[in-house]
Amino acid sequence: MAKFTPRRERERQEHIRHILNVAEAIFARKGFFGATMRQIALKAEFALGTVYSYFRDKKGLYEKVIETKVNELVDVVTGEMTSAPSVRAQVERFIYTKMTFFLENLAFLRLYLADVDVPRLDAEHILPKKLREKYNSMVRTLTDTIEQGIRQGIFKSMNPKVLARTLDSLTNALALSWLRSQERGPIENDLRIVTEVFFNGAAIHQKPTQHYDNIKELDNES
Amino acid sequence: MAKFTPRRERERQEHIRHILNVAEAIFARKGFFGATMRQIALKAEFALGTVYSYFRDKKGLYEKVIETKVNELVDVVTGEMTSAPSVRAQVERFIYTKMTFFLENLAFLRLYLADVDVPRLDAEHILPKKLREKYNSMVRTLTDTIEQGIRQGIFKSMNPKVLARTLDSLTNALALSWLRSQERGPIENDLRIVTEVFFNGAAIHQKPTQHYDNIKELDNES
Amino acid sequence: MAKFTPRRERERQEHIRHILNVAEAIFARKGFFGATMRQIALKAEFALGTVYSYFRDKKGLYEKVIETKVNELVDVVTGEMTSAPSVRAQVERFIYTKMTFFLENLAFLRLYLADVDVPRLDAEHILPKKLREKYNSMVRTLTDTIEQGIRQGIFKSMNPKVLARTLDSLTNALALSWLRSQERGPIENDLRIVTEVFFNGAAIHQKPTQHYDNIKELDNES
Amino acid sequence: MAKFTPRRERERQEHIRHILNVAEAIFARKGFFGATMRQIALKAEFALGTVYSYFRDKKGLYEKVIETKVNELVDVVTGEMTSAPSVRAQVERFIYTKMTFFLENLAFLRLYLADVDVPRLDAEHILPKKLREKYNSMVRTLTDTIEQGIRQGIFKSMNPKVLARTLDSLTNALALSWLRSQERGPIENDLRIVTEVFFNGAAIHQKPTQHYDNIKELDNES
DNA sequence: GATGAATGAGGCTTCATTCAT
DNA sequence: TATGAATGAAGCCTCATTCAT
Repeated sequence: MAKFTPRRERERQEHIRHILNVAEAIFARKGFFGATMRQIALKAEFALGTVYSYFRDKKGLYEKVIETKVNELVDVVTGEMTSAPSVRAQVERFIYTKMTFFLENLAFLRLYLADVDVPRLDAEHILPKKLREKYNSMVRTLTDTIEQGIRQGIFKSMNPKVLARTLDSLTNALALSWLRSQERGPIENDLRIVTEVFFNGAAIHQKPTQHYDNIKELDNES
Repeated sequence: MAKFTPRRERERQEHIRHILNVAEAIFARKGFFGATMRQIALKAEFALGTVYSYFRDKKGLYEKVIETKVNELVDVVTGEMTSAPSVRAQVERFIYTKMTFFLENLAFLRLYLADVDVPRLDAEHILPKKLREKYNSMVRTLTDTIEQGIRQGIFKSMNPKVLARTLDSLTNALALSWLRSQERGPIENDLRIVTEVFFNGAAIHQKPTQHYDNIKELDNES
Repeated sequence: MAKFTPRRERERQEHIRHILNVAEAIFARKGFFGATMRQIALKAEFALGTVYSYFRDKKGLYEKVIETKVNELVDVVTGEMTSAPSVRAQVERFIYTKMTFFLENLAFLRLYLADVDVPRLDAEHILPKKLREKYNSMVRTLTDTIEQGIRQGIFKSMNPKVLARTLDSLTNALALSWLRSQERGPIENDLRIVTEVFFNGAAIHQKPTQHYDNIKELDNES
Repeated sequence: MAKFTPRRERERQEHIRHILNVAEAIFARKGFFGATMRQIALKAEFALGTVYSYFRDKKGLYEKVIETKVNELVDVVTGEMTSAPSVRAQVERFIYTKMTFFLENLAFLRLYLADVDVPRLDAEHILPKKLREKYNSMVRTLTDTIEQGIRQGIFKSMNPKVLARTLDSLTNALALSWLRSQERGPIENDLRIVTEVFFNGAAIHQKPTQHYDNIKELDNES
């Protein structure tokens, strides 16, 4: 009935993007419950109802905020890894790209960690399966890389899934400490440490250890 | 009027403990905002007003829940470390004790990670300074241990604070992945891997690497 | 500018008629408050603004829906009565035509009963006086007929206004029961009953009764 | 834990009764959607939250308003009928008691007719089944009475269910016309007329009629 | 005239907290 | 001290209506 209006559609997309950005900042600052739809609407310079015309409800807006960024993160990280020449380079790119992305999206990082990483026990997982799968695809890519590395004799013969999860957690962990520390020194240092620890460990090299002896003794404590 | 203090006081402490336990479970399941004071009072089999006679308000109750557990965690971990014979054993005890505590307090873990680890940008940090300091004291103990290890030539000469933070975060992150994965296999494996990676890294040992060469090439990307 | 009036005007009338039909169905299904202008616009395949270009506002549209149908009802019933040869035939045509109309317009019937018949106590009578008068004109026609019947010795010497209202109510009442009962048997039966009861009553004929004796005794109850 | 507090319970019941009365008046005046919970709370001199502590939500309050009155109506009418000596007296009591109740509860009448009598097509029948059944029990009592009357040769051999429904609807419909007419003259007249019409009809007695002859002619019209 | 995005008033409901008993 | 009824602020969301294109 109406002609295909590319301008309308373009504006619509711009508005959505704009609201998402505003919402990201506010959600990150106040958390899901602390943020109010009115605040978001005001900051976005739209009427309350307008925000609702773009997003079904608060939860829908919130999910879209996370989803948009997670997709971005995963696409960037996966893309960079794919184009790396060697297993080692792929792993390094994973570390570097992921953490750089976090650093550039601290507001998102907060949301990501609060809600992607800390699932509620309840059924009502705020984040939809779809998103979780997207994220898992990134970890799977890393797993594949590590598996390849094991076959090439680069990595120790450990469970590649656990190893991938460990590296993923390690990068999350470091990003977390950025969040906590007011003073964020040059990121290069942290990157170097993660990489060094993951590849070579913190200890000075020495003969293989039986360092679990003493742990066994602790088994029977609360 | 103060005659009966001993019994009264004893009961009071029991009630507080009871409410804290109930509150922990509910907060963990529903989150701070999802939980209601009425639910907690009901489950604790006290009147609403009674809960308020023990805790100033919801936030106060919440903080006390976290504080109690964090104190416990820190005391247990620090205590175990202190009684360990060597630097290496101390670090291993840190890993083992902390993660065992988490595993035994999954409900708490959720709260801890959501609110201790992911601070809000806003002033209204839900957790009080006092608690943060308590927690930091544990990390400081680990820092001291690592520093000692560096002096003893056990650890590489890296910033001990960063290294400690890394290990602390790494254990947090690994605990997180437990939370996520439904199937929690024998924890021993994960512990072994974390320990192995932290000490010796994932890579098969070889000559010291200049593995940052290729990362430099990535510097100009988003 | 007025050149195209005929076609324009014709289209305009068609659109109005179309929207009225759609609105009738939706109002009947959801009630005045349950229906939304957007729903109506969507189902009518017009833009929201277009509906507003035809009707001042929601209330205006609603009134027009009712008005159109009530006018139709009154005109059909009155017309049929006028062309009937005798008082008795006129009354029978009233019953028959009105109830047939209802049966053929169940959606409207719902609206009619909900809002025409159940006026709000408040000033904000949804229906305008105009419409009420139109309806009353139908009842007045019936009153006249009955009055004539009384003069002709066909009807008992009762207040013709009350008698007319009673018959009008009786037909409404039966229509109501159609609305309630899922299974609507052959309408003929119901028509027969209304007619029979109105003319001859439910009782087997016998001598005039003093059946109010016992009712007098109930006068002093709540 | 607390002693069985009869006073609390008594107050509670009083408050509920009070709110129900206030709500009845406001719902009757403004309709379900026109009324607001705040209005009701204000008029009842309770805080908004207090109303919600007595009734789950608006719909719950509304239903309770109707339910309370319908129960009263049915109990009064059924009670009166039961104590009447003859079939005729029972029917007269039905008419008299029901209509007197309506007259004394005009506010309720409006609600009753709007929602009991005019069900929405949609699933979301506002009134619960329970209530509908209660009401039906009254109509069934009337049906039984009429059935008995038919066996005793007092009523014509018509379908007693239809006859009961007709009388029930007739009284509803007559009550409606009271609502409409500003001037409510002595109710006795209307009662007398309804009773007379129902029992004996409006027509002067004469031989049985074949008054459907002319209706047949109308069969082919819309 | 037709469109539908934008508006914002206003309703329902929840729940932390208080306080009289 | 324990109780839980009462309070009311505050948030989410809907939807009639307007108006620029």
